[in-house]
Amino acid sequence: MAPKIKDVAKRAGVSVTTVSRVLNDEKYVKDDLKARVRRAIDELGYTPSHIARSLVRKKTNLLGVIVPDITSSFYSTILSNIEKTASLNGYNLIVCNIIEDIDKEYKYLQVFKEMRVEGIIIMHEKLNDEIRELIGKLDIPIIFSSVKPVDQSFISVIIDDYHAAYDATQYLIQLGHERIGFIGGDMRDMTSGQNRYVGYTQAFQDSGLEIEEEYIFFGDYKPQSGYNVMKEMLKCEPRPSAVFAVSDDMAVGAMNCIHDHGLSVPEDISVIGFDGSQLTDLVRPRLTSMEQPIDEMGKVTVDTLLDLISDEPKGAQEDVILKHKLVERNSCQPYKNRTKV
Amino acid sequence: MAPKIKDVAKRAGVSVTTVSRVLNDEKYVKDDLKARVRRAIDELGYTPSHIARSLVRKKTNLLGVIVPDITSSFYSTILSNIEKTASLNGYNLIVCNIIEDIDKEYKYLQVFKEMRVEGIIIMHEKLNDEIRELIGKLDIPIIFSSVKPVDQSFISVIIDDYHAAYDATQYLIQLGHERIGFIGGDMRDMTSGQNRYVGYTQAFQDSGLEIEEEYIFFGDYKPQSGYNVMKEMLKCEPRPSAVFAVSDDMAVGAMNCIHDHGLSVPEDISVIGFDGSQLTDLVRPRLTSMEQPIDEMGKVTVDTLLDLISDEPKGAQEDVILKHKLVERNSCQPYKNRTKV
DNA sequence: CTGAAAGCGCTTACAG
DNA sequence: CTGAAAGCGCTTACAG
Repeated sequence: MAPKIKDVAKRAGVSVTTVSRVLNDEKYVKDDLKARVRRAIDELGYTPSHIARSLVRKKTNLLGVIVPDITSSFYSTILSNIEKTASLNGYNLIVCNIIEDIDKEYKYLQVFKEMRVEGIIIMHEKLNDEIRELIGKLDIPIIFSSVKPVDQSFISVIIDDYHAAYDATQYLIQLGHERIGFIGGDMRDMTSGQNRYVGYTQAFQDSGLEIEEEYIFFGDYKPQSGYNVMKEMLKCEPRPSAVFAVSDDMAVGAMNCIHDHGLSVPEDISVIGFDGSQLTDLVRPRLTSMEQPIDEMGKVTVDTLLDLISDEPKGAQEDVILKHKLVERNSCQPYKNRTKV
Repeated sequence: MAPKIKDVAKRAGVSVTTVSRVLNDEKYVKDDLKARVRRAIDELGYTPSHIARSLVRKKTNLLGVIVPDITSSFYSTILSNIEKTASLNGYNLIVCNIIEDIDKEYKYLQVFKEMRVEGIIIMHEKLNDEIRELIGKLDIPIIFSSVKPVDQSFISVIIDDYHAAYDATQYLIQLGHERIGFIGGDMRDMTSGQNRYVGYTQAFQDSGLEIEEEYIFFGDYKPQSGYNVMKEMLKCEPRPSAVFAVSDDMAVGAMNCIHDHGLSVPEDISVIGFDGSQLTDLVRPRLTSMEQPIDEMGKVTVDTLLDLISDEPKGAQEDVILKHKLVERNSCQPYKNRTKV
């Protein structure tokens, strides 16, 4: 068995209280005793039990994180920054990866409670009633990152989806496009899907353009759905001259579909994505995207949550809105420069 | 404060022992008592403390995982499967994301020990002496996943890198290529970099071909390094007609570099990757790759580790070698079909 | 079938 | 400056 504090005390010839004191770096321990304890610790290879400590201190330094899909470049980047910031603040992460399996989320929320995590970060885009209820009575600070439930009762770190989508659409309109396809996300549960859709339509109205229902589609944020939906869109007559997808993954799927049909981006169809994931630089042409401050988002999420956890929170109990930014790469071009087909 | 077992006992009018018994689903509790306890639990919203349980049971159901970069499609896919398998077996994950910061690994290993995780999974490609020593005296079952340290002392779940690289190179040779560029990985610490390099050179020798040193480069497995290295390779006269990169990420970087120089894959240069990450299907042309069984790898890693942890391990204490598989997509073509430049 | 008591490995008043 | 004792929230022999 691993040595315990008692073993250290015995070996150093002091009380466990004293060992505990040098462990916790308290003053009021004579130097020679301190040295003896330190030596005993080294010789025994003693490491204090976080379990026992947590029990008495009533503090676990644990954060629970729920990710919809760790494999997604967008979420994994946020997670990476969450981990980094948490680690910097002495917190460790219990990570739950939902993959379609919403029951798992419920189960993990229970686990989080059992483990007495000090705070919970949720990035999932779906939320059923059962989970909503559980979250409500969990009595653990919860924060949503990059997503916002339609309920007003939870705090989110998020961008202004409406304006981001509005700006992305305006960008395409400014380039001279009038037939702009839209690949949206889920319209239930989370506000992002709705707000981005409204941003798209509002930009059309403000520009005096007609909204063509046949150019509007919805996917699930993943590449394959962008591909499938684009396939349908290409059947339209005339086909759109530009496409706005509300995730980079779907935008890449759309680009690939366009490519596989013998057409070119941006010569035949301009494509703009959303998120600012690593993919934007890995595909050709590079993908122009309405970017979220992904790195900052992970950091701010943890900072805000830690504030919520602390005894006297400084921040107001409200959403944190981060700035979006359009990053131009090579997937969009003015309508006029379009090559004849 | 959250209710404790004592509160439940009081409310149900029984002893804490009895509550504990129904919590742990033991027999020997009369139905009516059981019902009373259940009700009290519901009414109080009681959730047992995993901390307290761990302390007395001497079992944490925790696994520590060290990932070099959660953001990489390859590692995040393995991690996703690790999480899935662990969860299925009632284990939770503490995740550490190293990013260049090797000190963090040392620190986390300490944390893992403090938290009394039952097992550790390491996917990092580097290992300094300090960490090696710490690992040696940690007294916690450790398993390496997808990487294998040069020391023989640790167990790995891995493919046969030598043969995989050999087969990949042979594939190119069979297609008629003779000038095959190589983008390798780190040759220190881990065996993968070395074995893949040797597989490449051996395939040349067995085919009676000359190895051209100027076509051999090394990167760090990430896209950017593939890009940079390819840039150098394109300066060779004559330039290679095919390239083998030992990671899909580097292969994609190389493809992008080729594209940015006005050349085409596979018409001008064939490219084959390694890993079988999601990227292979997201780029155009789709990337042919020597694939590792990524999904299986995560599962097998956890299964093997759990066996190691158990009281009577069934498996032998040795590496688990998984099968590699060449998956042809569209990034390679026979040398003869090459279009004239 | 049920409960009182000891103990898991620590920290923290309290006393000296 | 140092130590004996209580207690964190559970489980598990042990006795009945």
